[in-house]
Amino acid sequence: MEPRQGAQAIRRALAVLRILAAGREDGVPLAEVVRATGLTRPTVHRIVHVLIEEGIVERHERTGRYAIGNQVPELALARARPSRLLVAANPSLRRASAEIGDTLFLTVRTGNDTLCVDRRIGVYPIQVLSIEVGARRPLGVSSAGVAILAAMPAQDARKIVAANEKRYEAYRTDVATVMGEIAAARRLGYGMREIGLVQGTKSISTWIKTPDGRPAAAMTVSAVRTRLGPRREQEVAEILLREARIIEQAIRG
Amino acid sequence: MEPRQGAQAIRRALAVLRILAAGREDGVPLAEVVRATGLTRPTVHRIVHVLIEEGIVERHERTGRYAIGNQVPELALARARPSRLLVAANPSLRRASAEIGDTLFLTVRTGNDTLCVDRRIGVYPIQVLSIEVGARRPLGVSSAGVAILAAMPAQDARKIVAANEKRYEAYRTDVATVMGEIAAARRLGYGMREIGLVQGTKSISTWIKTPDGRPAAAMTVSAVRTRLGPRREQEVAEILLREARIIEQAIRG
DNA sequence: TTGCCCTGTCCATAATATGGACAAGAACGC
DNA sequence: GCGTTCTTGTCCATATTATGGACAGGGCAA
Repeated sequence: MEPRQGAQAIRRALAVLRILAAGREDGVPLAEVVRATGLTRPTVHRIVHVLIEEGIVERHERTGRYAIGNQVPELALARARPSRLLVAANPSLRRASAEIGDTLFLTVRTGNDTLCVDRRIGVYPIQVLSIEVGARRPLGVSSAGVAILAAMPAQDARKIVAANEKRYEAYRTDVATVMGEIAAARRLGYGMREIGLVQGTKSISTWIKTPDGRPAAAMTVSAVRTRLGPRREQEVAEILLREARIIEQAIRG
Repeated sequence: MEPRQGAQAIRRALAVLRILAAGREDGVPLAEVVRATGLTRPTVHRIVHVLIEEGIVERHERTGRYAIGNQVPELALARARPSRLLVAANPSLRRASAEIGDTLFLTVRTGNDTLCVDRRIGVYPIQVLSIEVGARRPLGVSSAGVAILAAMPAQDARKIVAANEKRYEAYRTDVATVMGEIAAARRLGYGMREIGLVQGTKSISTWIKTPDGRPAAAMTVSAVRTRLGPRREQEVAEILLREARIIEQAIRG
């Protein structure tokens, strides 16, 4: 069903945009976009510069990096309403945040990426704040990504992981490691990372499925590792699993 | 400087997106996109359907209309910070809103469109609320658009108006009318519409220029016509002009 | 100096996107 | 009922468009 043709250039431009989005405000060097997309440099160069002329991409004077331009939020204003998921998850995030006390994240799947769409800071004095709303990463490099991959049919997960292969290098991981983590998450019932992307942190993620059974999001707790021993890991996982089921019900409504 | 080639399809896709953005949540029928962009129907059809596959565009089941998809806000999250203008204009909008009591709009120029980026509701019991944040229209059909056009070199304005010609029909106006309104705004020092887009309303807009002298935005008051007689029009215009200059200073800082 | 990695540009070529023509469904008038 | 006019969707030969190999310049480290 997917392969409608006659628009290669448009698909490529979007692939470039998604990589640039992962670079947030700082942007991404051209060479990195080339690596991540697998396109040739002249092609990426041409696409990026046309997008600059169109106002969709900006280039930082100092660094030469390319970033999402301000015409993208302008287009996004056409869709002012917050998403169904965000509304449905709100009470659960508040409840779980109060109960757990560590930083909570809501992360959605978008294409081959995870995208952080909400964050709640807890009451405990040490909070992991490195991931911000808007943070975007290849599925598989964060515990949320692993959880989402674990919740989908093995074949689909494998396809996504393979598609992200070129991007894993930048996050110091690889296909084999990710596949192992997915298998572990399936056994456990939730995603987990002893070594978070930030040194000394640990994360636990549960998946949230849409009514049709496909994972759409993950709810994550991140904390300094010492605060998430085996006993507390169990406790936190239970809260997350409980709230994930509640959110799934709320989406249905 | 502009004409970099080798990406016709990408430019066309963006032109389509900008038209779809004008349709907000409801979207736009294919035929309307064809008219507004001047592209052929097969081309628009192909572009729109590729964008649907990519998640950038959505199609409403009931109406068959095409609208901006939720992947656009997702990309926009990469740029979380509010724009410089929005921050700079905030105090002026609050002050002017309190002073005037009618609905205030802040509208930016984006390409050949105006885009409403902020709205303040006043204290007077009858408020013009038809224009919402995110509303997008061809430059020239609203008083804000006329104000922005009036503030740029005549030749540039003429070019934009000509480019929007095909879209004016849908708003029951035409190139000659718009050019006349621009000339009137230049004489007055601000944009004005006796007959607003909504029946029985009247609008007054002042332009806001960036440090390099190009108009970037407009500040607008809309009210029921009876509330904006010649005397009050003068008063309101003076407040708007004063605040516009203050915003221009604030952007500079 | 050399080597390496970055960005930018050219242009012959192949592949891509194009749009005329055709089709079919929906809404309206009579 | 039937024609008219609106809409959206699809096909495919064609030529226009996008492609990427090859080349070049700049910055930095050894």
